[in-house]
Amino acid sequence: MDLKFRFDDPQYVHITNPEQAAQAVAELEKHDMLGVDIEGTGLDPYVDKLLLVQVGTAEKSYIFDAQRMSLFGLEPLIALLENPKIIKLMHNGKFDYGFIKLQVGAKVANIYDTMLAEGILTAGIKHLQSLAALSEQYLETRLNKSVRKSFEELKYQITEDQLKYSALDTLVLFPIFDQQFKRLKEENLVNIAKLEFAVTVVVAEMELKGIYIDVDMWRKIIDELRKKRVGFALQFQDAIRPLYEATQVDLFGVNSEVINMNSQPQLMDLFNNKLGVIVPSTGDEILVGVDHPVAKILRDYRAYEKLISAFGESLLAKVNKKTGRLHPDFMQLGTATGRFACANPNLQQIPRNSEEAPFRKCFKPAAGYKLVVTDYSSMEMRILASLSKDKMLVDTIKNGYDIHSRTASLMWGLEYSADFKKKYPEQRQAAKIINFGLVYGMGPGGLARQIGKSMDEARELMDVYFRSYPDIKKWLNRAGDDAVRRGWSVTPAGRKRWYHMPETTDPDYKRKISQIQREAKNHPIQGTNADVTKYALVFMQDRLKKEGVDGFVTHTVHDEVVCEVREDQAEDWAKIQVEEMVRAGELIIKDVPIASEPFVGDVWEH
DNA sequence: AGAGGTGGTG
DNA sequence: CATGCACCACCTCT
Repeated sequence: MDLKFRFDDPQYVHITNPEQAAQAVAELEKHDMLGVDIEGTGLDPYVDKLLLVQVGTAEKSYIFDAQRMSLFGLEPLIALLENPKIIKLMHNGKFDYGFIKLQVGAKVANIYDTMLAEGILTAGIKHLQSLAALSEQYLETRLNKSVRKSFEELKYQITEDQLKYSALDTLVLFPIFDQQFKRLKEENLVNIAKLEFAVTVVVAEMELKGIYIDVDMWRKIIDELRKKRVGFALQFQDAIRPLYEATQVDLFGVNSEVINMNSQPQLMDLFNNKLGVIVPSTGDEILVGVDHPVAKILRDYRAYEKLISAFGESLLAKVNKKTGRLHPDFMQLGTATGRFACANPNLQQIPRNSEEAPFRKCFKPAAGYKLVVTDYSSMEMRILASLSKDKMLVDTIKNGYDIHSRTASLMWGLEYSADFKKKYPEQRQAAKIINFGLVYGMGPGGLARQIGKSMDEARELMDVYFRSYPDIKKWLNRAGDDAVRRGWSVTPAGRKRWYHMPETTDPDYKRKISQIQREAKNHPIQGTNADVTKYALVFMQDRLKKEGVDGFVTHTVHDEVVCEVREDQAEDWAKIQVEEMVRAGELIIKDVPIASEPFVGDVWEH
């Protein structure tokens, strides 16, 4: 590897006043590609302090010192970072984007992100992708990570070691880029990479904007759930107390708990040794079939315990002190298929509104704004139709039929009608289970378990299904076989997923191949859904700007996008939001129409 | 600290 | 409940 810098002696310029800054920018402006990185005292751009902004060429890093001079509003630097003609090499640019936007006042434009590029190149077989790991992998050299830690306690002057470390963070990006970009071209992944680089700006803005949560309303819901939980807990302990030898009474003569209801081993002992009900596990699917009052009480307790523990006070602790809003971490390549993953908190797993736990009603717009929510309808079935080009499924969707009803109608020769769901609810339900199961690569065994019938009956049912949709069967089998033969699968938009192929001598060979086949049946479907939603996010961001709308993308859940838009503009914007969702879908899916429904209101629902 | 079980979402 | 995809959070136990 022929490097343009030395790991032990990187070239850098420490910039501590505006004159030096202007001079540095004049030099940097001559290049069409720059490395950009920041150092700060922590991870939160709202509360932690920006210390350094490094902007570098392939040979030299220019380090703007935010402690020695104010970087906020520094015009030459802002113009440089916002210059759309200069490619900014960044590693997890979303993070730096936030600090730079809030504490420099610049919106970094034209990003190439080495972390995202690596995620695209290793989807499904992901390994470490920190900058240090990439540096080792591509440059066979180690970055000294210990220096980064030292920024957290930074009080006075930056040391020479810290400056060298900071300089290397922009220098290493160039040779990594060279090798990554070559591979992106070889794998035909340049378009997907461009998509991800555009998306990362939307995500950065989305995270900065955050989402408002009505804390008081949330607490009221939890309190009600707690009351109900304690009732079931007491019932449970009283019911099982006679079964245990030592009567647990505490110092005050109050009956205490007999067993820990959250303990799997203790519950297994209770059922198998005390109650005489043999269960393989204590999951709900098993308990629902156990004819014993204790099982029923446990199920009720579990439902409340789940909501309280997973969505209770812990979520409120994540409200940002500065903004009063939630700023979750959206990981745009957090999954093997291209979907987002979300954490801290995971707003993609907030329970759907129910009578007892209307959690989503707590997510509201700011005063004077509305939430505009759009989601794709039956997206995965539309994608399956488009991929398989199955005549009947395409026909079903083109005619706007209810997909599960039409499927049942075809399977059993029942006449399709608008009120089919009312007339043949069981048939429709069975068809729905197959439709959903198929996009997950389900087989007869899985279907039998789902509908509680025998393996033979399930196999017969799938035969009947595939007689109506023969090309779906062909497509699914081919998707699985292609992946096993090639070691990867791909979406129409070009997103790839790789698979670890087992050795033929592997004792689990058959099981692992089946696993790959299922994953490969699902990947083009789920991945296309992700591709489409990501295009929609980019289109929406563009339109918000172009139309001068006072609004923001604030949330996305796989096939759904939420915007927060000024009240008087919300209805007009909702039409545009649908338009962009559909346009994104039609860009990739040509054989069937795309549909998206808007909801405008004061709570998160659709 | 990490694994396994359980269960919330699409 | 190994035999349906993709996740994350919380709990208990080792």
